[in-house]
Order: sequence, then structure tokens, then C-alpha cells
Amino acid sequence: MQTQDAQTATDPSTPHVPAATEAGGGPPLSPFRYTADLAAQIELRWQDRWDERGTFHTPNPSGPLTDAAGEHADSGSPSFFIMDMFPYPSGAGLHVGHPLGYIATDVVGRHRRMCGDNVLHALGYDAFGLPAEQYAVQTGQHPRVTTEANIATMRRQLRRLGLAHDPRRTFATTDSDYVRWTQWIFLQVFGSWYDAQAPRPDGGTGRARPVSELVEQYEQGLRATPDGRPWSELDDVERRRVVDAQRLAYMSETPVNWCPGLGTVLANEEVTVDGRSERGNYPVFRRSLRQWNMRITAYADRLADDLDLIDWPDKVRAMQRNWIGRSEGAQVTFEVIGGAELGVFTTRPDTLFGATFMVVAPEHPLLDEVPPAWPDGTHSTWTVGHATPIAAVAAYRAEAAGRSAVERQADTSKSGVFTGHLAINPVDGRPIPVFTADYVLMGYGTGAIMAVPGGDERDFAFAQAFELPVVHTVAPPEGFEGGAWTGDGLVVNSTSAELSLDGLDVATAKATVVEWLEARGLGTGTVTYRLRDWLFSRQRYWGEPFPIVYDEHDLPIALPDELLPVDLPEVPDYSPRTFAPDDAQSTPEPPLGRNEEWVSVTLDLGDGPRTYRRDTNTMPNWAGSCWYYLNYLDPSRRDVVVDAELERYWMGPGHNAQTGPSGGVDLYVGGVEHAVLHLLYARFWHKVLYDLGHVSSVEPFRTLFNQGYIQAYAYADARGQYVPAAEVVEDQGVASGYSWQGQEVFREYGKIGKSLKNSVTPDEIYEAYGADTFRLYEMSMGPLDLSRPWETRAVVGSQRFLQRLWRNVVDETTGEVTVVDAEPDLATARLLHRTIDEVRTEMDGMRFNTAIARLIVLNNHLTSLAQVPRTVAERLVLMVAPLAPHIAEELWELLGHPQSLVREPYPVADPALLVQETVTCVVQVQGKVRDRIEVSPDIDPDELRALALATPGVQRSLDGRGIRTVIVRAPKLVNVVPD
RNA sequence: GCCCCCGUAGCCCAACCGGCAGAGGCAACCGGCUUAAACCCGGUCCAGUGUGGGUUCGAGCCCCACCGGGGGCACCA
Repeated sequence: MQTQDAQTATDPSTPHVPAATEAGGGPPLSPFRYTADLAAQIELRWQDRWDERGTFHTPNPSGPLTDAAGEHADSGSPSFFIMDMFPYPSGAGLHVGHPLGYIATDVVGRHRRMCGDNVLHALGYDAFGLPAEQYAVQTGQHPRVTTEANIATMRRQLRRLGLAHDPRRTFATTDSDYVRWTQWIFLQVFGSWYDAQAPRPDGGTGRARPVSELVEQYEQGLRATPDGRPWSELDDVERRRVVDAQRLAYMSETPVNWCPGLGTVLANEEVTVDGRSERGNYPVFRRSLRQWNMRITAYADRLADDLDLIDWPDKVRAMQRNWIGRSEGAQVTFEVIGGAELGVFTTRPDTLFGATFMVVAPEHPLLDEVPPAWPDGTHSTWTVGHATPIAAVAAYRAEAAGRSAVERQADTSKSGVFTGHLAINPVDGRPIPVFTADYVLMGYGTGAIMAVPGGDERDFAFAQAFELPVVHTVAPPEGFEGGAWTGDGLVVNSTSAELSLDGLDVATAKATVVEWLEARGLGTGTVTYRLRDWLFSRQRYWGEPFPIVYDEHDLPIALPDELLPVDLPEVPDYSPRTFAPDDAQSTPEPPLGRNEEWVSVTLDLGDGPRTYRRDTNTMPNWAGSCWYYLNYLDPSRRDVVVDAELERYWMGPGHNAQTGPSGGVDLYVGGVEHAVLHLLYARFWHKVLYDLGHVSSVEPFRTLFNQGYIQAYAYADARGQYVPAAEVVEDQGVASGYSWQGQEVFREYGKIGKSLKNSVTPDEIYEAYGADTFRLYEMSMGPLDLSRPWETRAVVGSQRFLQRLWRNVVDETTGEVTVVDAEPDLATARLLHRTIDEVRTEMDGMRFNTAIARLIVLNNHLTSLAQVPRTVAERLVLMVAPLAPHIAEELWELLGHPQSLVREPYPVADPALLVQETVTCVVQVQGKVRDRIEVSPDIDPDELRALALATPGVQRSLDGRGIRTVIVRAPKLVNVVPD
């Protein structure tokens, strides 16, 4: 998923954060003072202890993974499964923005654990991908070497944060035994077809089934073959072709983004708006190439409908719905003069009478044959100067092929040409010209449209350019200026001998015309999706090989389970073969094809040893992140993709009180940049696994949370050159308010990174303040879902809080514990319990910034006491523990507890201490505060009303005026409305 | 062009169902501590909620329009 690249990678170079507390020399401070040095000692010690003691070993209900004492979890115990989006281990190291989500999930996990849940939280690495491959190409080093070094660096940086991950459950997508199961899932998809009529356990209709059941249906004659011949008359190769065409993973000629300069196909998101490669800026061409696809479109409805079952941000659900792009309309068949038929999809069948021409995409097969001469009535502007339709269409097709999809869509001017074909409008029998134009896309609907210039702005623009007639079929409102009317209204101009829609509203007209078309076999009501099938192959080295071989018929054959995993072969060169950047006709040559000994393989697949050819593509980077959540449940278990009992315990529907009918991961935190692709692909795989009976949950991720980004200020001088942000000072002497080395600089806000010279690394902050301060600062900066600026000089506030907490328990000159066993006074007890109550609410809502504010208030109150009562200090320490775990553990131990606090119950408020003795009631006159009175919280409203009316403030404001009404909201507010 | 989110103190941010605009932090300033400075401790200062209308007894919160910032989609028939 390359989450790592979401925020620009940084240079972990020289620290430029001042040492926080020991600056300026002077006498050494007490060793018992909570300085960065002491924090570091405490933090490193506890991190080692947690590892040694297996503190975060999360027990499964069965199997090899137990807790540190060797116990399994009770299968009825509440489970809570937390995940971070899979990091890509980049070589550049982390900056302070990266850990934000990891800290947040860690805080949630530690908190839930103290609330009694069995918490599953671990972190693996999404380690296949382009950066490692590019680096390998540059250095000649194997990508595995750099990948493993990067993972080690990232592990070290993250370990220093004190994350409560189960260390036994980490893995990388590049591990051979992980690849094995990625390939296994691919074979499950390959081995399935979608039966749209089959009932599902969740009550719906349509599910994936093994292709063996499809074959059975053919054998039993329950299903007709595509050409209608009996199954028994088809030969083996024909039968395989019939089945292969219906698999959920299938090969087909697909138009792709081919980049000769890089020697590889690119995903759409790797191509810039002007149709060039993001990396290297080479031209990208559309080429039809034989590629693997996954039939995600079969799941379009379920992927859209089941968004209602899960607790995701509305924005992300909207983006997925938008991406799936379900639209309802009709498929209509137009007869083409000369014998052919042309099917179109339209969402506006009610406008059929306004269809004055048709347009097909340049790639449309209808254009493979066009009339030899222009028909009578051809308008001179339609031919664009060509002598024959053949010449015109050939020229236009060539022109369109030379433009990338992105270029075509960026240019909204209407180009095109008449094809010489005439079609018959089915509702009134009129002949209408068929054009080709690249504003119609081959990949959507049928690649052909009926053009209604009176009701569609694009068609109108085309009609203007080519002098085509415009008929309005929906009456526009008064004062309509002309052009296309796309709004609602009553249908007009829509009557033929057999059908009239005039006078109907649009919705009724749609239904009427669809019924009419269906009765005559001219069309059907249908649903179309924007979503396309998923292009699943890449011509790269550093990815999962396909577990597929080809026989002499060039048809794919799945490798049997026992031959998995198919590991990557050694090759002489990791880079794809590149071509002249503008050589559009070149063809990709995958790096895996360079090892002939590997490509050609002799196997006995049941009919004796034969020679096969391996698939030399690799899977896209998304493959490994499509199922990794299942692997956390037990990465050591290799006999099944996921153990059914573990899946039910951690992910099944109803596995804890919050989980709804969908089941799935309880909390999934990551950036919104994965809103569509990763999250859609993973949901798709999960539903396939559900259909095939491998998982009980309907959705993989029950709750999704998008954290904001941490960005930072950057400063540029008058020439626009960036200067090191850490060296900029506030300067009232210049207009901008900031200067660097005496010259005025201007502040900007942007991503943290090398290019803006504003990078700050976690290592610098650990060094200057410690991990607990760093964690606390990131959690207190603001709400988790908001992006916000990093400000190193503000970090000290969090350190001061922890220092005060430390001093509330420990004498910093002697190191002695100073708490007393006396009971707290009533005010302190009240504050404690109110704090517990509020902090619980805020923690449950993941509002850590406000939770911390409450803890600061309590902590500050304790500093004002001559002696701190132990019971209060202990509960404060427990409440701080999820946020700043190391100092909390240390204080907990100093307070006399030999056991770690990670499973200590989170404090519970005493309701008796939450009720207030008196409440301040605000007395308003006409909405303005005029007085305040102290009243009992359960005061009678009538009594309160009388008290309020008697207050001097009300009397003064009324000044003799009468009272129209009095609004009483006991016990907090009374509002007097005067006449 | 269309859709979504956000505009509260010098800065980052709170404010429950519409009910006293301030919880917390940073910065600044004053005082204490100190030979001095830093750290630390105590205190002070600081906005009427982007703008203009509307609804309401009462609006930061609801509605409309606009301005500014961020994001998504964009020839999808």
C-alpha cells in the first residue's frame, strides 16, 4: 500500500532540536529529575522488560499462540482487533508525521486492554513494490537485501516508541510463506466463477462458486454452452476456453498504460494528468495487451450495498460508491443499415425521440467495416475533408490511438468524424448518422451512445460542431436560453405511430419506454457500473509471481498446492527492458522472462511429465495488502490461510459488543489516500473468501478511521529558495515576522520533507524529550482526524506535564516516593472522579487531546497539594498509562506494584462523587445573562423560576416591564422574555 | 464546473440536545527561585466565533448567500 509514502520521506540527518533541559552547562541536575536522559533510561528499560516478559503476547483461543504464562484465551472473552494500515518500509526513514496513527492505535489498544479486552495488535510490512526495485536497479543489489535492511531500520525507529505490539505476529509480504498464501488466494479466485443466481448464507443472491460446479452444470446439461452445442461435443480445449472465460481471475486483452521509456505498464494512478509517467516523465500510450484481470465488477452491487453495514467515514463510503458508479438505465439496440446492430446504454431512455445521431468509440468493432462511399445526405462538415468513410475512419482511429486516455479526457473539445453508417431509431424508424468520436469511451457501457443533443451537454457540443439537428424532448422552463436541457419537466416531441410519451414526467416516460422496448425485444432495463475489472498483472520483478503455467495451447493451468510457493527466480537484471520513449509499438518484456531455466519447467500435473511455460508477470503491490489482516491472527500457522476458529473469535459477526452483523477488524486506522483502491480490493478478496467459506465475516474492516496528516511550516526567502526551518526565528523587525540569518523569509505550510527543508525525525525528539513526551505531544495536538502543523518548540508543554506528574510521586532531589496513605480531601476526590468519568468518555471517543487536557487539570491540582494521596496518584498513573506507558510503568513500580500495569483495570468513577452539591444557574433576560444563582442540581423548575424572577439582575433589566414568558431549563438556565 | 469537510485568542485547539464563548498546550508579559541565565513555580494578557442575511426567548452550533483554506470527482452516456 506504500502508506509510508503518503507523507514525503525525509532525511534523518543532523538533529537540530536543542537538548531540552540540560542546556547551558551549569551544575549537573539531580539523577532523579525527569529529564530527557532519565526518560530514555526508563523507556529503554521498559521496552526490554516488555520483550523479555512477553507482556504483549496476545493469546489466541487455540493453537500455538498463548500469553506469556502459556495460557489460551477463553473463547468467550471479549476480543478487540486493531490495525494500522500496512507500512511500506522506505529507505528514507521516518519523520514525525509517520508515527501519528501508530501512537493512536497503541493508545486505543492499551486502553482497551485495561478495560478487559483481549487486544490483538501487531504490525507487518508491505514490502514488495517499486522503490525497492528501482533501488536494486540502480545499485545492482537484490531488492530483498535492501527491503530487509529497511524493515530493520523501521523496526528500530518504531520500537523506540514503545508500541504494545505482539512481536510474534509481525511478518512481511515478501516472506516466502506469506507469498505462498497470497498465491493460494489467487488460485482460489482463479478457481471460481460468479453464480449470480446462487443464494448466500447472509440472505443475498449471487456468490462465487468453484469452477468444478460450473463444469458439473455443463455436464448435466443444466447450463447452455456459449454457442449452444452440447458440452459433450466440445473438445477439451474448447471446454477449457468456455470455463476460463468465466473465472473470477481471467486473462484478456485489455487496454493499458504502456510506458516504453520505463519498459512497464503503469497503473492509472502512476500516470500524470498530461499523460506521462509520474516517474521519469516519459510518454504513456494506450496499448491492448494480454493481461490478468480480476472480475471485481461481479461484486459491484455487494461492494456498494454492504457499505451500509460498516462504520466508516461518510466521505470514504461516498468515494467508494462514486468509484463503483452504479447507474440505472436501459440497453437499446439500434439496427444499422447494411445488417449490423448497435447496442447502446443510456440512463435516459425517455429521450429516445431526441436521438438525432449516434456516436461510437474509435475502438468500436462496428468500425472494422464501414461503407465504401458517403451515403446520400452526407453533410460536408461531417467528412472532415475525407473522400471516403474508410479513409476518414482510419485516419481518426489512428489519431485517437496516439493519444493517451488521460489526454483524450483532458481535451473536452469535440473531435470526430462521420462513419458512413446509418442506424434506425427504434422508436420512430428514422435513419440517423453514426459518428465516431473519442468523447465516447470503449470501456464504459457498450462503447456506443445514442446522442441526444437536446438533453445532453456533450452531445449538444458535438451537434453544434457538426451541424446536427437538436430536438428537445423535455420541455425546458420559461426563459430557457437554448442548448441542452438536462433537468426535469414534461416530455414533448415524443410521439410515433406506435408510442407516445408526450405529457409524461421523466420518470414515468422512462418506465413506459423501457416496457415498450422490452415488449418488442429492442431493449431492456439494465444497470451499468463505472467500476472496471481489476488489471492484475505487472511486468516487474519485485512482486509475487503467478502460480500459473501454460501448456501448448497457451491456456493457463493452476499449479497444485504442493508446488506453492512459487518463489522469485534469480535474474541477471531486475530492470524491465526499456525502449525509445516514443516507441508506442514496443511490447513489455518482464524481468522474470530472463531466466529461461525458470520459465520452462517440466511437471507432472496428472498426465505424466510434460514441459510447461511459467507466467512471467508479477502481481500488483495491492495483492499482499488484500489479506494481511488475516495473517495477524496467526502468522505461524501454515496449514490453512486462516484458522476458522481464530477468524470467528477475532473477526466474526458479533465477536464483541460493538461488532455488527458484518464482523471485521474492530478499528482500522490509516490515511484517507487508500479510500478507494486498497480498501475496495481488500473488501473484494474478503467477499470471495466469504463466498468460498473461508471466513465468517462479511466485511474485513468494521470500523475505519482516517487520521489527519502532520505537516509543518516551511520558510522561503525572497527568491523562493527554502531555508532550514529549524533555524528560522521570529523577527518583529521584518514585515513577514520571520527571518533566517538576518534576512527576511516567508512562511508556508506543507508536507514534511527534504524539499521544503522542514524535516523533523522521531529520533531527534526521542533524544531531546523522550518517547513518552513525543507520544503525548502528538496525541494532544488536536483531534486525530485533523491535519495540523508540527511545532517542535511546543513539545515542551507535554514534557512539563510528565515532569509535574513525576514530581507528584517522586522527590526529584532524593528519588523518594512522596505520596501519603491519607484519604484525599473532598474537593480532590470529586475532581479525581470527575476526571475519571470525563477521561473515559474522551478515550472511548478517541478524543485524546481532550482526555489529556482533563489529566493535566487533575495533575496540576495535585501539585497544589502539600501531600499527594496515594490513591489519587495511582489512578492518575493508570489513566496516563495508555498515553505515556513508560513513565506510568516506572511510577507504578515505584508505588509498590511489582506487576506491570498493562492489564490493571482502568479506573472507574464513583457515581456518588460525580453529583454536584450546587449548580450555577444562569439567569437571562431576552437571552442576555443578567444574574447567576447557586441552586441544588435537582431543584424544582417552578421554584427555580420564582428564585430567578426575584434576582436583582432580572429586576434591574425588566425595569418595570411585564413578563411575556419564562423559559426554564432546570437546573442550569432560566430565560425571562419581557413584553 | 459539480460534491464534501474546515474557518473560535498571536499560534495549536475546547465548548454535550441551540443555553454563561475557554478545558488544555505554545508564545508573550510580570513576579518568585537563582551570583546570573536556563529549568522550575505563581500570576497576567488575549477572541465575541471568516463576511452578510435569516430562523429562535436565545445561534460558534440550524438555514441561505458569499469569501478563504483543504480534499474528492470530472466527456461515465
